[in-house]
Amino acid sequence: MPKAQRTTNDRAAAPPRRGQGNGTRLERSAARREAILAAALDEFSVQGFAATRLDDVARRAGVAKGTIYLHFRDKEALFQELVRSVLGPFVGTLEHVLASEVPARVIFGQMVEMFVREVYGTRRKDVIRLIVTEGTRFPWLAEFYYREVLSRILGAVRALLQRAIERGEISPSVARFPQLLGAPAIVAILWNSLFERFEPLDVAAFMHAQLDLLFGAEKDS
Amino acid sequence: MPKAQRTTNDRAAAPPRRGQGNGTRLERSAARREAILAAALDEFSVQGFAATRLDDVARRAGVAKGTIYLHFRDKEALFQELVRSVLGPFVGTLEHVLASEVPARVIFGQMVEMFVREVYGTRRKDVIRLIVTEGTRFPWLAEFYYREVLSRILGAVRALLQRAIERGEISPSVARFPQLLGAPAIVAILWNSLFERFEPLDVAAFMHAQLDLLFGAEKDS
Amino acid sequence: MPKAQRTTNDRAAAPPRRGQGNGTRLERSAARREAILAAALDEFSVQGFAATRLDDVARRAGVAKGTIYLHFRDKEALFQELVRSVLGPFVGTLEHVLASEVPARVIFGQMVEMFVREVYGTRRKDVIRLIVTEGTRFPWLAEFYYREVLSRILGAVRALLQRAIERGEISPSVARFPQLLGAPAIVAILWNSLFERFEPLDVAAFMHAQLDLLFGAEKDS
Amino acid sequence: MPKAQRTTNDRAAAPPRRGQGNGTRLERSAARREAILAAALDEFSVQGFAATRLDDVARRAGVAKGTIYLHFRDKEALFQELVRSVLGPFVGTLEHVLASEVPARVIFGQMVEMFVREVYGTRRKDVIRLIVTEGTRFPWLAEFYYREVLSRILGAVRALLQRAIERGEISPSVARFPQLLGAPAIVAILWNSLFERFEPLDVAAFMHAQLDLLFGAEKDS
DNA sequence: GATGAATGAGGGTTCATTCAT
DNA sequence: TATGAATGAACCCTCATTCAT
Repeated sequence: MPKAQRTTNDRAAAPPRRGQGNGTRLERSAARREAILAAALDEFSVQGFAATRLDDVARRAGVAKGTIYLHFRDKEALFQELVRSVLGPFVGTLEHVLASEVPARVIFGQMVEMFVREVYGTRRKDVIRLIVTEGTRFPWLAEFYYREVLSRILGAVRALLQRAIERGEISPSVARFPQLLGAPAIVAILWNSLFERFEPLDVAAFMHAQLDLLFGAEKDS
Repeated sequence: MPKAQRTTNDRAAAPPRRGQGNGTRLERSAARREAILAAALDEFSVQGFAATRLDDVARRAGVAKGTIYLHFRDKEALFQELVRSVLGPFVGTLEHVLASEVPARVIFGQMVEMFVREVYGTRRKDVIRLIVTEGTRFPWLAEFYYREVLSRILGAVRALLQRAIERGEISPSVARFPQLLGAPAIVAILWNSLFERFEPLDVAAFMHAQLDLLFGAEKDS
Repeated sequence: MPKAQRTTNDRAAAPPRRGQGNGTRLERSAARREAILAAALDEFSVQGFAATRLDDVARRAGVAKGTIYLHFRDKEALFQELVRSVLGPFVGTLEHVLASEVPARVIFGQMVEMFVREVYGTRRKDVIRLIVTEGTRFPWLAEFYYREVLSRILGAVRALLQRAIERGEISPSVARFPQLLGAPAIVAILWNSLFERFEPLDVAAFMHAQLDLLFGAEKDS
Repeated sequence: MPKAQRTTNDRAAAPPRRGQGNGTRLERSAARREAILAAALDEFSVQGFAATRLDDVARRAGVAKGTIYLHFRDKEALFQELVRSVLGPFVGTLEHVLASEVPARVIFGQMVEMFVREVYGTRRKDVIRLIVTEGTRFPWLAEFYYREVLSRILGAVRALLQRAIERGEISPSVARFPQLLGAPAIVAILWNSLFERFEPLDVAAFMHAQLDLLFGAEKDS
């Protein structure tokens, strides 16, 4: 989406339908909160944090500007909640997959598939991008991502690689840099966000190519 | 409070010393321009384009706010000149290195060394980061980088890989994604800008590990 | 010091009295808009468009600076709306008066009275002055005034003079320049705005003197 | 000249021809001063005082910005000198003409011709306009014009009208408003500056029509 | 004298945040 | 609870004025 100018009047999902029976007061409040988070992600992704106007977030969410402040202390808290709400629930499932006992090659194959489906194909991709683009301005952001996501994944990957080395599935030297496994994922997200219009990158194939380097080329795709 | 950390009163190198014999008028004008560019890079790198105040750039460069406008049309032009001035002179040297006729493995080893010395060890690293962080908001930025830098590098790398495959130095499958060679470089820059305080990444070793994957482990590093 | 006289802290009519029951929200919004227009007219009339600070307009209107932008796109739009809001409603009444069937002399006498009461005695006088002083810098302003006001008045006056000539009330030669009837009105406004402190000009008498020239001296005033 | 956008690189009369023998140092200084005054009049006339940039004046005059300050204390002093330099020498000649002993009708006929030639056909017209447009913002301007020009002209005109009345050339009632004689002149200048593109006004004919009203229609055009 | 780079106060405009309804 | 009009601090950019050359 290289669009830089502002979209004006496209709101999120359903029209407000105020005063109708679509849920209890609590449910409606929660739905509003979600709508705001979704709208904020849209805007932050395109404009960046600093250049995003809460006015636009509110319009896109179909709420009034003041409503945002009923759910979030300020713009930065909204950003923080956004990152947590998108990434938080995901962390648990990651460790689960990595703890499996099947061969490393198979697990990493599953990881690629999972990344493409659950990250690259979803809004999580945008949050990952936001961490890269806003991380230096918001130390809590880099820290949150490192502590809650990266360190856990890397820990699990290190354990997995250790087992793979012990089984002779992989060369010992690469275990020093588990980041080598994640690098193509990050690069794929960034590449397509910046250069897709010039030269699109096939994310899954790209990641598999890196797996081929690590484990030797095999049957898959 | 969207103001993240904000450095206040550190100016560039030498104090102004108005009216002294530090160069001709033209020389001092050029020096000021450079000081502004350097200060802008500092600020843009930390705050991002949108959150950077030209006031801070001016203070850091040791000039008055209005002086910026003697050298650059507006904030975005300053940004544009910044990217061009840092990357422009570099583009030529890149192709020179990649055109060498020694074995691919050797060339890529030189590339790693060159990247560490000429990019990671310099302000160019910060400009690369800016392209990643601001590229979606400034289409000209992504386009400039793709046309002037990426496409040229990738073209040369592809040619190099082709020769390497023909000589049997490398497996044919990887030639499809020359980006695999650059991925560790980008990831290393981003990793250390975000997570160095938690877990620093040895850039050279990281890149060499990827080379080992491509060519098989060897003597170097 | 290009700041001529500058009135500082006199605001409009009533103090803000926020949160009190002075009208519905819509009424208060409209009242604010009017206050801003009135304040803008005051400032523009004295300082001219370019030298007027919106800060001063806001203070005089008793609102914050940002409030102006809730009602007007920018400074020039405020100016435009100001001219339209003051002159617009007046255009219709003009033609009505000129269409009367009584003798020309009587109609022009009524016109004088109407001008003194409805233009010279009101803010419309200031808008007329603004058209003279800012008309060259804002082509839309001169055009608006010519199309919406002048050409209509002149058309009606020409018709009226034609009838007067046919009835022998007036010499044919003057019909060529209906502007001769309006000239004293314009000159009176300008004279008193510039030289009243030295030598005030009796607007009604001045205009009647011109009528006397056209129709011959008679009973009135 | 309804042109609102700025003309960029058209300088006044002769190219600088620095270092050539076009006069003594004093002569060249005086020439520069004149060039600046001429350029200032051009710019002030089109943009108005407040919106005129001394940068543009300097460029149009073919001098550097700083040079203006060698001749004039500040922007307002430049404006003041401009008005004085254009109108000052003219005042004397006016009184001379009005003191003539020929019939009033003849004198006024000469005045019309003189106005068209010496005012409307010259830069003096622009200064008159500036007095109208900037007079409220600069009290000294209105005062200067009233004291040095208007009061003198009106005095002479009053005396002339008095004589004309005594000779029966004119009705006594009009002597009360000598401004009636000048009104068409002012209105003609303003009309053509604002509305010439829609409906040009023949200045000489317009003024003669007013004379015809005062003295009765006669031979002259 | 003449220059024009440099200055920095000032003004138009934006937008996060508040609060009366 | 939700609204959105109102606020005012902040920021980009301009331009009158200065001053070292």
